[in-house]
Amino acid sequence: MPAYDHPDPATFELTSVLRALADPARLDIVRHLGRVGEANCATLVGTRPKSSMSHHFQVLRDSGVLRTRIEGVQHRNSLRREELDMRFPGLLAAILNAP
Amino acid sequence: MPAYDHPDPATFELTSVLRALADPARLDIVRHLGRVGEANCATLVGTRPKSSMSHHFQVLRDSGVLRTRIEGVQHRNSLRREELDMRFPGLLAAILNAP
DNA sequence: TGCCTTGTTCGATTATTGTCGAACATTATG
DNA sequence: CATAATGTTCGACAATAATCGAACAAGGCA
Repeated sequence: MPAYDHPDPATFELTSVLRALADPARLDIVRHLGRVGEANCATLVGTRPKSSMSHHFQVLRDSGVLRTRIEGVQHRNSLRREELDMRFPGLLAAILNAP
Repeated sequence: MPAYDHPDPATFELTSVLRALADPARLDIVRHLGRVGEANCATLVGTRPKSSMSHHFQVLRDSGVLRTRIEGVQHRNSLRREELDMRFPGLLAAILNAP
């Protein structure tokens, strides 16, 4: 599989990022990644079907929140911390620290 | 026009706040209020109809982002800065500073 | 090769949200 | 009281987004 397309930080859109974060399932993903650093999809799939999760990962990826690195058969996801913070300083920290 | 109900900061929900902010029209409202402090609805209505704006104000109010004070026939809106910052430190600042 | 694992894509359905006109309520003000 | 100004509410419709099973693709391994 070809690698994913990840948007350039200069093109991150605030509304897209906020929409991506404004969903419970995706917020769970983001917070989990905030704790563990990197995780493949299977690790993050809870009770929801894979196809739903795949969709959520795509939304997060397309908005710039996370990056997906392919290693063998696994897709490893991690937050794009530096890039997000460059474009929207303090935003991700506020999300990760929120109750 | 009984006064509006404004949620208690302890009950603010992150996903609700993010959903409220994740809309272009509402983001415009929030940023405008960030600059001018307080404004009534008419001041903030651009090209959109009043009924649409009224809806957006309600979403922002219900999530805790802004408060509406009634003065005569006008409804004056302002950000709930301190309360938001108490519950989600840095979040509003990140939004207002974002490009 | 055959099979298992990991995850995507497709398509259909459902659910949630946004949009906006029309009618209404309230507060001035002439 | 009649009228204007400011917003809300209602209802219908449109647009957007989430859900999820089934079929598919690719890599790793026996």
